[in-house]
Amino acid sequence: MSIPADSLTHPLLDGLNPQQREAVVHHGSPLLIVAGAGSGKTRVLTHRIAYLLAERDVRPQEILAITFTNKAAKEMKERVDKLIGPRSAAMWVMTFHSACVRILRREAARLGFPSGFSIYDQADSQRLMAMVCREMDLDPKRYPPRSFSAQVSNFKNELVDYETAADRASTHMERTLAEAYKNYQRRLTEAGAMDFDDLIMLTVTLLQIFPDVAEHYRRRWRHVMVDEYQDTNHAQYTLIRELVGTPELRTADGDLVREGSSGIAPAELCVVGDADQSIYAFRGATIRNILEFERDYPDARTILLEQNYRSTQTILSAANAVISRNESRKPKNLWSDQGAGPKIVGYVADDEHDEAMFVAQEVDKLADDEGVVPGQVAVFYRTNAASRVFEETFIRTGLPYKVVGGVRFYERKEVRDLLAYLRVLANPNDVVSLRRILNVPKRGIGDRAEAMVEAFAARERVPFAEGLRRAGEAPGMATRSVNAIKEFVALLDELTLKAESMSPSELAQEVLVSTGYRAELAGSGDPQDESRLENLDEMVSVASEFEEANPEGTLVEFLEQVSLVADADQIPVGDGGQGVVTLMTLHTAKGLEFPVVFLTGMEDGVFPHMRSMGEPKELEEERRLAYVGITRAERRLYVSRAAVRSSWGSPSFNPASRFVAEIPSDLVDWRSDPKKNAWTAATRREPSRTAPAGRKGGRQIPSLKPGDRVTHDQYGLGTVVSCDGDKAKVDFGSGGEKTLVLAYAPLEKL
DNA sequence: GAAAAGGTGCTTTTT
DNA sequence: GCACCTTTTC
Repeated sequence: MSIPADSLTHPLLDGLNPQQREAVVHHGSPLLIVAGAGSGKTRVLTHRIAYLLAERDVRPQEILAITFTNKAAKEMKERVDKLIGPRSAAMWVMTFHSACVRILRREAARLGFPSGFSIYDQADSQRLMAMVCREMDLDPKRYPPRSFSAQVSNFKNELVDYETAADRASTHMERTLAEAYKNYQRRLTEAGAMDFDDLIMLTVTLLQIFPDVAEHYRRRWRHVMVDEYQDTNHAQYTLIRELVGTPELRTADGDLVREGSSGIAPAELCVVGDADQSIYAFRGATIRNILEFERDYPDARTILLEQNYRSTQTILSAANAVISRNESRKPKNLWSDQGAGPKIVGYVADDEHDEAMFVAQEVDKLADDEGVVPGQVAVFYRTNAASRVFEETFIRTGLPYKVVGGVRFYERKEVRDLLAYLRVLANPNDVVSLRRILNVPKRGIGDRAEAMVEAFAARERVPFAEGLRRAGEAPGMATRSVNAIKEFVALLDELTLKAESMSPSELAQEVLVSTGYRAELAGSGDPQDESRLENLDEMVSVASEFEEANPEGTLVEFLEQVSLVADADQIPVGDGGQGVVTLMTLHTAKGLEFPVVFLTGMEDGVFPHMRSMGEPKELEEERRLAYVGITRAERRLYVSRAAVRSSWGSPSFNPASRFVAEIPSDLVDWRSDPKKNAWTAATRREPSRTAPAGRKGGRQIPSLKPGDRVTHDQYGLGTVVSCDGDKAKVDFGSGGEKTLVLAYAPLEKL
């Protein structure tokens, strides 16, 4: 744009700063918006969409906007509608996974999948991998299915197929992994299922092998936007490239370096992100996507949003000080014009109960002194397990609260059981779901019978479902088992018949009745079963709501929504009322903001987590997590820690978190007893930069006996096998068995 | 085949 | 300390 951005006037640009305006009206070259925390990046994206529709004659169906969560997508659509009237219906504003499923359902046949394929989440994938490992006769201790499942997920995020994985394998472990990957993939195909990583990877494959498909979507979407770009993985990055298309590339002499994408000029791409808020590297996100955007798209334009509209200068200064300790980072200079505000309050508690009590009392005090209502307060912690003490304390003191995250609705056993029935009815080949419900509720088909059917099916080279139908032919099967299986098959057939004429909610209800699941729970006196029953009713009403929203909706579509749209609505919104205190992990807190924030468990070993302290890269991610936590606060920030914390049953004395030490001390008002401070001063020595906690100064030589559990700086957790005077033999599991000299080994008894 | 006892291992997580 | 998986026992 040649017009200075601050001279632009348009109702949609009102209230935006010059950088934001420029980002909204920019067109042509790919655009990278580097936005600090609280700088209104989502607002820019929303206004940009509205501006495209209102001023640049873009049709809604030409827009594809990718968000990180469904909730963000929903909000973005609503805001666009609010700005320029209802246009969002034809617009694709959704997550990567939703977009891919919609493309794949249409094109599934080209990849050899039925369009009604099942979608496997992480738990399903792990179950399938467990079946594969058992089939391969792998020792679950040496080759844990969970770890294999995670590693296969990594491969897929990197777009590495099993053949490539096999080619690259050099160790026995890697070859076994590649073999398991191959078998896993075969069984997924047999089950007519895709896992979450497949949804992305197979869409990329689809676009790469079928140029006509790629061109179709490139013609459709002329504007592609991605929010939270720092959290994209390699597969998602490639997907965006394929969808946008690449221009022809020539050297200065005019020699062709790379051909352009077929048929059509690349779409306009606009991505938004903050490398400092990348906290998902552990599941494959790579910051490189955002750091090297300009290299990936040479004519890209970058706009920095540095003004923060959320927090006070005190909070921002603290955040800046902490994040600046990270190396390999492009400096940003976040500023706020909201004034210094109150100081950060620090508190050193005796133990975790005292810490929770402090939070509860402080919330009360804030209510009295400043009229803060519980709904304005959030308590963050590093791990889900930490929520318990707060819950107990808040219940005791009568402070209303809500825990966000933890065990989610769709992860509950009974809900998954019901969904498994529906999935089998929608896709009879779905072997993971089928085996899940085989003996649920108990109907006398045990592990033995299941294993026999599996072996029989494998020998006859037929799917498990067919093996089940022909169970009578399986050698050595007890008559009782055969009869039980026959009954089960008959039940499924009956339900399949009914499924044709029933809506999803009716079918769910029917499953609960005819399987006896409802009767079993209702008949039990266990109060837990009562709440299970409630959850199942809730599930039925979820199906009813789906039908209301989609009168033509099929069972497959319902199941798809359930898999893709997890219950993200549980995050309480600021209703004018009192609200409740929000408890959540730091990860869940991303993207949210609260007037008052408590960062708890600020201890080396807790946060940063023990397992991240050895690896500088992981430590940097923890620091970004701290940055995310600090920048959630609008007015008041509390940092607290416990001098003693009982973890896993035994007490541990953790030194102060290095992140707290990184906050300039003049910003913090320590609010602990002086005598407690004196006690803690000894432990608050600056922790060494590289070594984990507990190794400073007078470390004691641990006295060990066989069976003791220990942790080693390099090898991690281990078990003492034998002791010999000043030496000990320790088994570190996958790390092998090591003989260590106790006086020197960086070993700690647990 | 199912209940009870025993053992183990233990970030973060959306889709 | 607890949840989850495996082994043992009935």
